[in-house]
Amino acid sequence: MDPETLWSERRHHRGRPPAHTREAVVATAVGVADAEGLSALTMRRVATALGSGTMSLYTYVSERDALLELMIDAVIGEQRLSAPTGDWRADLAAFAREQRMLMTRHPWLPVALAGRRTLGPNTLKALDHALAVLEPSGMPPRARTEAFALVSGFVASHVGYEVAQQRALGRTDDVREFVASNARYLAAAVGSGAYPHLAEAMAADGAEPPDADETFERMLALVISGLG
Amino acid sequence: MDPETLWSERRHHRGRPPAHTREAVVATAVGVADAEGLSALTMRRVATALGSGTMSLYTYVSERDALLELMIDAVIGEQRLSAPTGDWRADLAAFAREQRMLMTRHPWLPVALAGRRTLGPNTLKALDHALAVLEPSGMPPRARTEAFALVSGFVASHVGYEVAQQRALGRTDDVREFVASNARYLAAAVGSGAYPHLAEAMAADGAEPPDADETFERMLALVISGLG
DNA sequence: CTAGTTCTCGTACCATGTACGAGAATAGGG
DNA sequence: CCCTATTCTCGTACATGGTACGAGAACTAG
Repeated sequence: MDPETLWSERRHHRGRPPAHTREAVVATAVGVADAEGLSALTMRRVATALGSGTMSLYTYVSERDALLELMIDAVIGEQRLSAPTGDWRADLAAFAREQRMLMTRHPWLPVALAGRRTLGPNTLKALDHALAVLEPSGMPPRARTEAFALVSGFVASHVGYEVAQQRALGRTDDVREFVASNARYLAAAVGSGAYPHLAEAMAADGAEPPDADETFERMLALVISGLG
Repeated sequence: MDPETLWSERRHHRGRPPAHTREAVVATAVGVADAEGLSALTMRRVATALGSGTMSLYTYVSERDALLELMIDAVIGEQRLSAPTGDWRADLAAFAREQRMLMTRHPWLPVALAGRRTLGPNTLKALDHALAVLEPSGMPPRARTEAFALVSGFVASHVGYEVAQQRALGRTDDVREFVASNARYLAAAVGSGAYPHLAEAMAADGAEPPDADETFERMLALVISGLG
């Protein structure tokens, strides 16, 4: 899977013309993953959604994993990159918020991203944009790249967590019982006295779960305040 | 997969005694994953390593995914939790370094962790320890939990990236050609002029890759400096 | 129209998770 | 000491998924 063959689409010249484009294949796959999750993203399923035979996909993509990489870069290309304003902290926060929206729209993205270093054109574009945003910070180039990695990693990590929470609920048929079981388990664990500080924290916080948006903003502020 | 049945091992009373313990099964699975990667972690492979029939594993574990959760919590239990010194920033940094070592020793961990909210006893213990470490910071309880999530997320994200880099090299037979292809691709992409800031950054940094440990320390310092 | 080229996709194979059930091993009661 | 209930063992079998292969279809250049 060298990057050169992965990211360049072969141009058609002679022979039978392809019935689809690689973009269409990737877009269809993204649709499937959005609607039914990563586990439903099988070659057969994508082919059906595209209205083609399963093996035809291999004309556009060398293997399933390559399709995933293309999907990742494709959706990253959806991210809006607003022009830098000069306030790099605000710009970086806006960048992070856009990323979070992206990942919320494509909940499979954080998982797909894990353990992968994708360097597609759109990923490079996003990186380039972040570097531009960070120009006024006076940070050296390498530190800017690291700041980008830090923010992106935080967003992926955090949204991945948010999504996992949602999915755990959505996967079960008896939500009430699931929540109850969870609460019972935690109460028993904490009640055992093995986690005194956790017990203290839970007692102090009360039971109401924190607002997701506010939590993200709070943590994002921490990340950004550490930079520069 | 409710937590109550996942984390509590059934005690044996009547009937044929089990030939193994759940811990042994999990430890064997960890060994397989360490040595051959997550993709080699099949029920058959683990059973072979354990010297049992494949289906016998299901006596100890309800499904493959449950085995993975147990593995995660088991290796998290390996982490050394040094007593807090009062210098919470230093303690938190030490915590992060331990986590990084852990994940380097079990390179499958960052990937396995993605999109999962595991709350096993050892995970809770680590969380409890982090809360204790953060006590002198004066942060409110909720903020302490978020700080823990932030640091853990950063380490997982970063090590996941480090590991991906390693694996990309290790997976190919012709390393030289792979590196060359990568370099060619990047040079072509950046040379196209589509990524001016990236081009500038690469020119400024030179070609020598930064030291992995130093990079981690630098980024960790950023994360921690943002807290409190 | 022909030769060369490229795409299409049915068939087939292998790997994997796991349901099922027959048989084996044990503990406690008679 | 045997009998019965109970629990573990694991061979067999099936469904699902990635993908190699190759015959045929559809096109272009000459």
